[in-house]
Amino acid sequence: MDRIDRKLLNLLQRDASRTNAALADEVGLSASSCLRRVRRLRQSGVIDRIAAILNPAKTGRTLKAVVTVELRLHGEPNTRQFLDLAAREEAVAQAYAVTGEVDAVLILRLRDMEEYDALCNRLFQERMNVARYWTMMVIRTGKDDTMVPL
Amino acid sequence: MDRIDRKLLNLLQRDASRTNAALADEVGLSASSCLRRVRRLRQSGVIDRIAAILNPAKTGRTLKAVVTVELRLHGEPNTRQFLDLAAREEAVAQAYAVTGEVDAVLILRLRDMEEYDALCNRLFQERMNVARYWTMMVIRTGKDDTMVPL
DNA sequence: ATGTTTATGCAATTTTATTGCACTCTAGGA
DNA sequence: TCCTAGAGTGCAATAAAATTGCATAAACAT
Repeated sequence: MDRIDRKLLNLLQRDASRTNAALADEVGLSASSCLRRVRRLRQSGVIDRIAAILNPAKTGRTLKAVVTVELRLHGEPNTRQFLDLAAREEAVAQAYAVTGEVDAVLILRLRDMEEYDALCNRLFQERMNVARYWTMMVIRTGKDDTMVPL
Repeated sequence: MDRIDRKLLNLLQRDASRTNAALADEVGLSASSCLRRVRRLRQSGVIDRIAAILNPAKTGRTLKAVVTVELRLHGEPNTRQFLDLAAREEAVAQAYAVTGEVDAVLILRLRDMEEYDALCNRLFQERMNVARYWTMMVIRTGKDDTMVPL
């Protein structure tokens, strides 16, 4: 994992659709050498996958929200159960068990308030293991990055 | 934007590295027709970009944290300024201005606690516009998805 | 119905990825 | 210092994939 690998990863995180020849050019390698490095990065798992990143606004999911959740019963099995339930929800983009005042944090990508309402009814209803929850609707996005800095 | 487009987007969000021929096969189109659809989805901006998704654990960024921030001075220009400062930080993956008890939420991808400490000193020091902040370290990840459901 | 726009499949063509091979560079050991 | 093993490299040939033109078919509005 040298300087060239890092350069390749940075370029590919931004745009993985360029041709291998162009990529090779940018890092100053031959096409074959470049290809072998990228293949190695994929096989070693540093590159998890190549994916299309959609524009959420153009797909009708314009609302974003951060929800903190306090559970009624704490501890491993209960937290895991809640996290699994949340993960199954389409609108839940991220679900974390965390330290601090609350037990879990969810990041939601919503179509509209109706979807939010339905989700709350499913995840936070009386008979669920949720004591309280706080919703923070996203007003403005300063950054939303899939890139891991190297 | 019909059923086939949605199918294409779902497939490409999972794996954009497959060949166009394979993709065409999966949705039951000819290669040329499939290619033209994907190109259209890219040009219309529904597909923002094709990117390599890295495994954060394999790149040394193993710590994740959610930080809620209460600003001293509220309102548009102050919030924007803080968000811009946060966005410039490498370790900040997401930065949002939100409704609710706090003003902003940050998602951090950290190398170690030292990096966390340094970041806090830069973003939350006395002379910054931050009244208080609460850090929630991520214990377990139930979901962390780049996909937008269709 | 009918003209018009839009999408489709096929086949030819162009572009790109992939491989074998000989060479180079580097680190470690005698 | 010299030698050698291993990994990495570039070139050129080959295989695979993307892209295009064109004729046809489907969808749409009048």
